[in-house]
Amino acid sequence: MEEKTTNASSKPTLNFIEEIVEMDIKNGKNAGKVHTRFPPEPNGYLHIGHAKSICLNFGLADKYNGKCNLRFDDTNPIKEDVEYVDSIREDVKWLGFNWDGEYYASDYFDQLYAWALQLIKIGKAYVCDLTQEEMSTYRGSPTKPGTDSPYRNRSVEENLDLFERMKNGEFADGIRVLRARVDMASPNMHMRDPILYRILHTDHHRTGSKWCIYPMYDYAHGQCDSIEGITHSICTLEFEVHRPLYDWFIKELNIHAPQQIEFARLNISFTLMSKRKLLELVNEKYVSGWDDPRMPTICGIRRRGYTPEAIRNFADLIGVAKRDNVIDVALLEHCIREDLNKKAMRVMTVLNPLKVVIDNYPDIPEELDAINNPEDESAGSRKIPFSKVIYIERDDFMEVPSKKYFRLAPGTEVRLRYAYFVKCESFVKDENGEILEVHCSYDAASRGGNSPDGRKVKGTIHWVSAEHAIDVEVRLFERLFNAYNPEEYPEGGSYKDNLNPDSIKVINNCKAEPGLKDVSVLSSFQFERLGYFCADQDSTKDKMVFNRTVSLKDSWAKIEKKEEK
RNA sequence: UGUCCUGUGGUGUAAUUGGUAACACGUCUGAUUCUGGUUCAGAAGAGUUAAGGUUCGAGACCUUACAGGACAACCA
Repeated sequence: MEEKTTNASSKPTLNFIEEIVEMDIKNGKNAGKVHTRFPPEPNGYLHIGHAKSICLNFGLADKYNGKCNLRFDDTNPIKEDVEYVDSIREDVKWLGFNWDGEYYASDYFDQLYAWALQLIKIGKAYVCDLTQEEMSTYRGSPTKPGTDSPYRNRSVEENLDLFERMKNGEFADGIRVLRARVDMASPNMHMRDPILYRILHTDHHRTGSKWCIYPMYDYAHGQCDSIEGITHSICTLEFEVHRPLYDWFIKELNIHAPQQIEFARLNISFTLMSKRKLLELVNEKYVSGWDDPRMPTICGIRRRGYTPEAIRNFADLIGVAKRDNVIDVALLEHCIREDLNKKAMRVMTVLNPLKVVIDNYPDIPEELDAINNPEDESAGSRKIPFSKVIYIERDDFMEVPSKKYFRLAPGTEVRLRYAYFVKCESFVKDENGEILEVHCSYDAASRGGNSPDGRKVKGTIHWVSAEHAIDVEVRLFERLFNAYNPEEYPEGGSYKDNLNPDSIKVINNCKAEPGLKDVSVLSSFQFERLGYFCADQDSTKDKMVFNRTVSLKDSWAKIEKKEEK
């Protein structure tokens, strides 16, 4: 009784998997141990959807003092590659997880083979010579039962002989397979004598040319789990129908029985989450690579400036359940904003420069103090140069301001962040009506950004000293998500056709304060209205390059809407 | 005309295991602010797919519908 009360008040609610795990612990199942695994196939890079699974598996092990393995499900050498193995390792590590054991399904090929022999011997597996087409006909359909293969009743000796010869490379690809002998009339298609082994004369990235027969997922996965002593084998919903088969092998082989638990995979609005499609984008050069910042891959997202903390927090917030879901991309963006707001160094940068001359400023350049991060005192401050000629954002000046505009306009006073109050006295236009420069007067007493007479200004704008500024190039990235917006592209065309040609916009001649190289994540007055920036770690250019991340919050649209009212 | 899974505000996840729906994101107000950010305060928004049933009482249990998803690769 007592226990119950404390539990209820102190524990946050459990998701359904945690409930199962806690029940198992309570019942002493598996001696109260928890052992999970993250089992990617090394046939592509990990994406944000995998992050959910990673956080889940490692999180569970963490929470219940258990272990979590990293296992590469490498049973199909045709699709797999060490490049992927390396990237997966790196991404899991970057997310902040350490695996207890690193294994490969291919580590167990000998054992799996031995078990196959065992199944043959007890009459639960047979070699089948049906062609692919024939087999598909014999299998029936979800609504029609299948028919037994003519090879289903071969003798144990013949099966043993044939299987060994398969292994020895006597047959070409596709000639024969080893099948389980289950039930061709089962309403579950996966139970209709599934294939255990197929012949593939292909070298494997780990076992080389040792094998020319390879186990199928269904035959390998559960047994690998069993060998590693996995207690809870967590996978996505589409494997739900495989579970009876998973259990069948374990039972026939009479080995340690892990419990398969399925959960709904992650979907994010406007986001492409299919490995196959992402692979196509990479192969067909729609993007620069798996780590293109528009990609929803872990490495792509990382280049955008996402932090592991933000992603882990996201995984935490979305929860775990069995119903299909589409998470609002705004939640992901909320997570990164929340994290970066605490950590990001703030730096002033001007995207679209407009020259401002402060006519009454004595032409003696000076340095002013600027706070690195208002949210974090320990981030300290820096000196930034100020001078008579500066650049401000073009958008921060309006010749004819609308009512709710409180930045610079003729006759109005604003604060230059960390510097002075300035008042617009006049401006110069060229023959096309384009504003060339703005002339201001400054209030020397407002040095640092406050006036001793206590008067307030409504607007604070950012700036950069013209003679000290460095040139930067800014790339604006649309989210890949926008390439996949069914509302924007309702009919026809594939996700590839829907890729926005403007999804990377390069802006040259941006001006930034000097000494930026020390900061990894940038934002400024202007930038924050749009989103965060991060220095592109992979840039080889001399010029500093900034990636603008997702448009985190489209404040402009809001402001404009308000001004319309 | 099959088997399995799932239906709770716009989105996602909860609801002490049967006691009359909570939290987060988003949206909208307002206040604060040297970032139109942040922060803070508040509001709107579901009566739980439907219809029956059990019960003093159902989002939870039962029945039947309906809707959505998964399954017929020598992929995972």
